Amino acid sequence: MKLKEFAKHLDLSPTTVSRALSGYPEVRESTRKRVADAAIRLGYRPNINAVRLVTGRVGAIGILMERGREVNFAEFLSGMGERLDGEDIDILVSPIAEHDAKEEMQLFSRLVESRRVDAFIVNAPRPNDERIALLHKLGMPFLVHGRSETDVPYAWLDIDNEGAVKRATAYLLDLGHTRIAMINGRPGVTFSLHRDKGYRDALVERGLQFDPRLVAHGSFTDEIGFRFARSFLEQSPRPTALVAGSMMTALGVYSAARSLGLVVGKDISVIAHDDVFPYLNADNMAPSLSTTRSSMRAAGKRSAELVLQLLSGKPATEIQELWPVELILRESTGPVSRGEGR
Amino acid sequence: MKLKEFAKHLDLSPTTVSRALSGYPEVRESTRKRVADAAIRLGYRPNINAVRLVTGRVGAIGILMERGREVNFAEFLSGMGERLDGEDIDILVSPIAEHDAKEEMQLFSRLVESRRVDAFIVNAPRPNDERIALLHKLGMPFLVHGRSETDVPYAWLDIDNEGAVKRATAYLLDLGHTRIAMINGRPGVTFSLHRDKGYRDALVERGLQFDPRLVAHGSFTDEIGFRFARSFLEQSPRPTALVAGSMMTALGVYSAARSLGLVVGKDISVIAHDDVFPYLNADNMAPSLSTTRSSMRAAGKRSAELVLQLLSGKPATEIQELWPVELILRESTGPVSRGEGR
DNA sequence: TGCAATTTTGAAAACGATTTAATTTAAACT
DNA sequence: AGTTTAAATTAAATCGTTTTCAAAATTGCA
Repeated sequence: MKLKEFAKHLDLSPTTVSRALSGYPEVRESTRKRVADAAIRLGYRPNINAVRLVTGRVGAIGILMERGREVNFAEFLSGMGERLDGEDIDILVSPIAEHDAKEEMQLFSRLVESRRVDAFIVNAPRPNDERIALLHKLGMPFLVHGRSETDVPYAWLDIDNEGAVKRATAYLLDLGHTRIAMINGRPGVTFSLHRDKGYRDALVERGLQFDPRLVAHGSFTDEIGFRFARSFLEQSPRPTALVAGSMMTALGVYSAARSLGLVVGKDISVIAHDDVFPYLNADNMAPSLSTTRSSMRAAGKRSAELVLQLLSGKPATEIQELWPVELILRESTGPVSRGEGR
Repeated sequence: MKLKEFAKHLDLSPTTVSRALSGYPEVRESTRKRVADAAIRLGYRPNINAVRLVTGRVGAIGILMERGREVNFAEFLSGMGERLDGEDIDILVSPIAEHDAKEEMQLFSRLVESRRVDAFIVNAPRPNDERIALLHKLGMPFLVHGRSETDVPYAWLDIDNEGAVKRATAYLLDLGHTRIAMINGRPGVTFSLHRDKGYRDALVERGLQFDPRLVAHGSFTDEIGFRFARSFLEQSPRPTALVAGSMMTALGVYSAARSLGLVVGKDISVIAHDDVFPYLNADNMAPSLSTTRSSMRAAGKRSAELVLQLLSGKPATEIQELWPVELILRESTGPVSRGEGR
């Protein structure tokens, strides 16, 4: 059923009907009601493509899903959905395979230039992220989940990765640990750099020297956690504490410790970052896992909100949020055991 | 830059330009080349909304992301992306909160009727799924990931859940286990029913009786795994083997066993279903986990392909694929230990 | 009641492409 | 060369809305 036809049914002009449905003020309340009722009764819905053509809006927010970051991504997306529920805005996901950087940028460029979305969310940015430069150049509104280091002004939402890791490390130091290893995220992305900094700063503040042999980088998988944890734990002197980048990493760390006959919480203290997945709970691990915690889902929800603000005209420079991170202590952390450590 | 303007630059009519760009055969090769070159040089791209209005195609496949199924979902999505990379088709994700069934159906209905997508993928169907009936009624092409039980003909791709669980259970029986528990997926969805059937059939074939106290249903989280495993393992006589619905469930099961001082692979054999996540590997668990395995990502990739076939006119009834599931034995399964079992 | 001011409604022009049907140009035959 | 056939191009209609600007209906007030 088309607008014209529908309008004829009501003995009104398409103009009035259109206005009635989009809630313009210059249509009498009684007719608006009449139109609205008829719309449900006759099942009339404006053709979305026609609307989009004439309004110039697409009604969608774009987001890239990079291979290897799917776990966190799903939670984030879910949060976005929470906010967008009811708004007439879709989420357009572009899964992106592992290409080389140039190819990836081309793909991204095509995506943005095709104007299939009204705004973009960039995640896992790098310090000087080309994507940000491009979006800025093309005038496409965008929000960065995380931070970059760039001259262009941009809207962002990030968690305090630096502070979180600094606090976790400092806590371990307080417990008497001096050889503390860290399995961080992928090298090169800003949040990994921030975590590196937090870790180093904590050490330096206590007058300890940074030992590069105690830090590793990789994606958030149990595999990475297992491999690096093993290699750390086979060092001598053995580190007595370990900071892990994610829950998955921590699973690998637990396995590694177990495979070496070490008891987590006694022989080796572990703190991991927890993005609060509904399907994996730090409390249920054995032993329960001490974590720095910040909800990915909440970040997704808020990001959607911020994008909406951006779309309704709020300047990007006024959108900058840094979220604090909780430190939650459970059984996986304890004082350095006698004979270990220094 | 608009088509008209762009055409003027080339001293051609909009018609010819449009045809040249969309690769119609009735335009001379030399002019097509000229147009194509100019398009990149001048950065012309057809307005996506105009194209959509006139062609009636949206260029998107819709998929629902239900709260609580995010893990599997992300992998599936990623697989879809693999296939859709290069096609001019987007994935439109509608995260859906936990509403009551009626509200959820309304939402779904709105989504489908707004015609924002060319086709739909329905996941985690129920035996008589309203969504399938609706899509059929509205004439919207769709693919079901999983199966339903309904009169309407539909295209589907599913893995052999029944066979997988039957085989896993039979294997445990072969090892001498007689009290085998199962933590299945959410109640009511078809795949859980299929798994239930596989489990029962395996028991019945060996002349064993089905004991409802050994079967539980719930979503795929470590929490559910932990809770049900504990309650099973506290029964007396204690089950000596357990079939788990997912890797996350298995994590909970491992924790539960450990918390009771039981050794997985000796005191309790465990087989779980593995959807092949890049971030969680059955080999890295301690002990390594025996699994029934089928790649979610591969299913997503194939699903995208099947949807494309559907869109290009292949009848839904000709699209029906049942994928076999591998059984991979690792350390978490072993013969029933002396004194246990019967 | 009559006139101005204010609401409501409508006609027609966008929006920017694709596609049908018609026209021009080029190639292929006698 | 003259006609027929095929290839390449174009003018104009179309997709289904929103929105501008103008007209009609209603209200308020003297």
